[in-house]
Amino acid sequence: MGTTQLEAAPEPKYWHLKTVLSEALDSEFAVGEILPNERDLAARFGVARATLRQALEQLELEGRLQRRRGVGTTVAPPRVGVAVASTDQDWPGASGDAWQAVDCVPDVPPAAVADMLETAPGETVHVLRRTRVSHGQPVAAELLYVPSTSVPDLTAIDAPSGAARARAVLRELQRFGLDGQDRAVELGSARADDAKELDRLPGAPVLVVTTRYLSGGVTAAVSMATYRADTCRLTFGDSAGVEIHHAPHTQAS
Amino acid sequence: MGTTQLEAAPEPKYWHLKTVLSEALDSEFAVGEILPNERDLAARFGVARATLRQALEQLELEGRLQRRRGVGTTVAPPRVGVAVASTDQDWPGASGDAWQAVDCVPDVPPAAVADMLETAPGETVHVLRRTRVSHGQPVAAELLYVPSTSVPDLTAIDAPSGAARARAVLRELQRFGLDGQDRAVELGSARADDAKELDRLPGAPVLVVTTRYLSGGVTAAVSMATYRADTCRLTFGDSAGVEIHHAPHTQAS
DNA sequence: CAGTGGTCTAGACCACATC
DNA sequence: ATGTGGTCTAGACCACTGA
Repeated sequence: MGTTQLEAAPEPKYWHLKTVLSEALDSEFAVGEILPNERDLAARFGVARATLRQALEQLELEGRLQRRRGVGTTVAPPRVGVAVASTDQDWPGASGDAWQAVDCVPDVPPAAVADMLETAPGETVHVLRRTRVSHGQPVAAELLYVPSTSVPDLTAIDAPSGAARARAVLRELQRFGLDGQDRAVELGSARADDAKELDRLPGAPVLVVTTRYLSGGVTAAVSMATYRADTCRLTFGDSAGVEIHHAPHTQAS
Repeated sequence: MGTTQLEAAPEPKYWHLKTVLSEALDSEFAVGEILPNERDLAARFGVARATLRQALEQLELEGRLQRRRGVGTTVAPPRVGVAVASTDQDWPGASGDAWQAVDCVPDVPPAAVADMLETAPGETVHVLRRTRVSHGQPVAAELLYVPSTSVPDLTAIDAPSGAARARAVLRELQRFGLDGQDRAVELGSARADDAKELDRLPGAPVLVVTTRYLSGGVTAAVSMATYRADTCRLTFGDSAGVEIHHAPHTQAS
């Protein structure tokens, strides 16, 4: 006998921990409630703090928890549905869109964007910064790249930078027909500037939505929007209002 | 004097490391190339292995690296664009779609899905499993929930489970008109079964795409597809063929 | 088998928020 | 000043891959 081990489960501790915590969150905690601190939790489960943290990290990634330095770990509300695309297509800045212009400066776009815009290397474009707020919380930060050729009639009357300038650029865009747009979504990590805007630490997971606006057979503008991955569910179509019971993903087999 | 420190950079080591490695990847490594092992790299940069791993983790999250236990860390190819929705809407299983039916069993759907389908609690539905392959690599695993009412004429002739059964269900679906569909995308972590299918470890980051198929005013089917977040860029519209230079996100200020 | 990445520990110190 | 989460260390052992 001796080594009789019905323990056929080489399941990592942090994984099991995550499952246990997840169930506890469902049954014993209310949204917004503060969990015991990490040192206590680790002691209670008989693991090192690093292991406990590995479990918390996953739960935060899944939008179940929210951790804030100096404050504590709280139970997160369900993710908010954020409408990224509806059936109608329209220019950014069209009346009623969810974004707020923050700034506008001329700058050289990153290579990937210059590619789509087919601008020359080193050529500057209008770079608008916009933010999006939902339920009182910032959910996304956007950089919108608009080449000068897309807003030929932009006058020098407006300020050379700032929110007013941004609004002027958006106004000029509306004057052209929008042929179509296409999008891509991928996982990224927040740059320092975006992180600040989103009230997260640099490196936080974000969903990066790249949108190309097509007009007159060319790409007239490119938007790169970074959404907080922990709090957002991006919706396409009419499903914005659909309520989700709980995290539709994740759980042990 | 004494404590003169021009070091005004309380930037975390792993963050700086990530930046350095990222630049090295751009300039000194080819896709598929194997990096030195973690212990060597850590020693080379004068940090603990855990710190080095924190940097590698982020780079893997961003799709720059691929790590495989027992093998090593390799430079990942650019993310593949995966078409999730085109302008045409169609049922799953329509000719030419990218999915391959694997299995079909009756089961009770998770609460969130039962909600959308408006099935009674405890009511079983057809649960199809499908996988999606791109460039020879598995990129997504799907669970498709189809209530019996959506396939009323499904005969008992077919096998009670298995791929043949799955194809029969899909065939029956095509017989009805599709009114529309809407989608949501969010970040999740791979369940054990999905992870196996995607050739990843459990807990790996995935993009969860939830699709509702509407027919006759009701939700006729619900699909929950999990895409590998490290290797996939989900595309909506006509941008599937667009080439991306490099990770359009992330980097220090 | 040797070598890889994956997990885990028990500490330490730091940055930050709050009282 | 206290308590929180965030970073970091220097080890250890395990699970897996491939020769």
